[in-house]
Amino acid sequence: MSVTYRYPRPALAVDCVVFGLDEEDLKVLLIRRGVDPFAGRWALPGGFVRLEETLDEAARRELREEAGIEKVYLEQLYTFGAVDRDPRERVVSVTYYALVKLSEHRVRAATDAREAAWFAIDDLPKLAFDHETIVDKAITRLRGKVRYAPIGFELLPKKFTLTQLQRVYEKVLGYELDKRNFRKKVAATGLLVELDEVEQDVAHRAARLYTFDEKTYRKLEKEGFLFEI
Amino acid sequence: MSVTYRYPRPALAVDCVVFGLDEEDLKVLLIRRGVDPFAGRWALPGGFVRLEETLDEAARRELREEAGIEKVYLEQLYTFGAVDRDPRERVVSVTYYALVKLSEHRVRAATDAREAAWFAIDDLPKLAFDHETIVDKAITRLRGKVRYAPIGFELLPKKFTLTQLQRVYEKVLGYELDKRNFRKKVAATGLLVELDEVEQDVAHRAARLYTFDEKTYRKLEKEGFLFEI
DNA sequence: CCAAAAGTGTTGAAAATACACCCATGG
DNA sequence: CCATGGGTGTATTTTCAACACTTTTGG
Repeated sequence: MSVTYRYPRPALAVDCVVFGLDEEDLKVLLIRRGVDPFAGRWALPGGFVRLEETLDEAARRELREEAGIEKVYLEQLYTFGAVDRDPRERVVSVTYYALVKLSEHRVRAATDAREAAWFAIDDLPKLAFDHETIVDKAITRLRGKVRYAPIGFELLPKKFTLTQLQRVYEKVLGYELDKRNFRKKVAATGLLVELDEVEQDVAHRAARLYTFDEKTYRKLEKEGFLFEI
Repeated sequence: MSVTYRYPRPALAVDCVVFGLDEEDLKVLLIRRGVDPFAGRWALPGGFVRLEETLDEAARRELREEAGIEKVYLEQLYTFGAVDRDPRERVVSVTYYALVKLSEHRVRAATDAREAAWFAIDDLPKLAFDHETIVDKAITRLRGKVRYAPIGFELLPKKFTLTQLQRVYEKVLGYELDKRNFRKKVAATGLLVELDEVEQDVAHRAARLYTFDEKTYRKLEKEGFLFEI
């Protein structure tokens, strides 16, 4: 038995709020629970932490197992520890939020038989446990962080148009932006690379494609540079 | 036995980075460990989470038990879960940071026999476990948050002078501010109440005392107001 | 040639910064 | 009367916000 602590311990879980942006909305990935408690309810993907894995690894493993998602932007959100948040017993949950490139992923519904689906953030069903609180916190965090860290790109394909990028900000922030001012601002960061390519198969003038200069950003970041939109 | 999870669980701890500001510097409260591992090393106050208490309650309990500190500003920081962060066994730590009014508290060294002391943040001893990483993260968070949330006040007595408040910002941020511009900004928030009192017992012109209008702030906060310095 | 979205500059207002001297008090 | 910190205003620069038309392309 443990040398550190001989008393009963809370169970330790991870839960993930996975964001994706499609043609309509900012969405969250939910899994339908098969078993009690809350059987039939939608819930965040998640599960228990194993002794031999870090918290980040546990979160990534659950995303892989429950939603077939790999290589996403993942960041720890908050740890929820209300005594009665799980009716069965004490469970503390370390939560994460993830940003996925829906266009590239087309996340397959869980590998096992469970049902998975995307829900617009302002049209969520009733969720299991305290998962609504968790989603709220994730949205708040995402809205705050998108302003001063270059994470909006994580919701887009590698090559994107400025209009697509603007849409990301508008959907995340929940209000509209001025096109010219937006373009001035992103240009001012100096971190967008204009490609020699344009959109394909659009029924109007094709927009130029851009990509985010991650390498340069990493360098500037170390020198205290702040990305701001 | 548990219905949720029959496998071995990590132990769950809380650790707190307690900040205080004295006449010289921004300081962190440390406790000297009496037992192995890291016996004799300085460490953050903390301990294991009990089944019947929330994480916040566990953090407050540890502050009370180990440092005699009560009623402080407390905020969750991050949860650390590296597999080998404790050499004994797997321990996941939910960390917090706290801001105390040193002038009022005069925190007594632990209630039990353990030694407690304040260290300037840029003159810390070698710490136990991964506690240096935790302190770094707490300083980064505090520097970020002090700019857009009214937490600087938590390091000062209820009544304070504008020069004291400026010192808080300078010590936390690590650089100097312009006196006139600083005063303009805090006045612009409309959240400082000028009192009919001045400093006592100073060997020069006594400065006016102010207090932070917390009630009004709470109201404005709900309407989306942002406190910015 | 029409529909649809791409792309592009200027102006005025507001906010941020830089900067230096006189005042009140206690010793 | 002097040492110490308290207190105050203005000018300049920078940043932000508002705003509308022309261009390109596919159908």
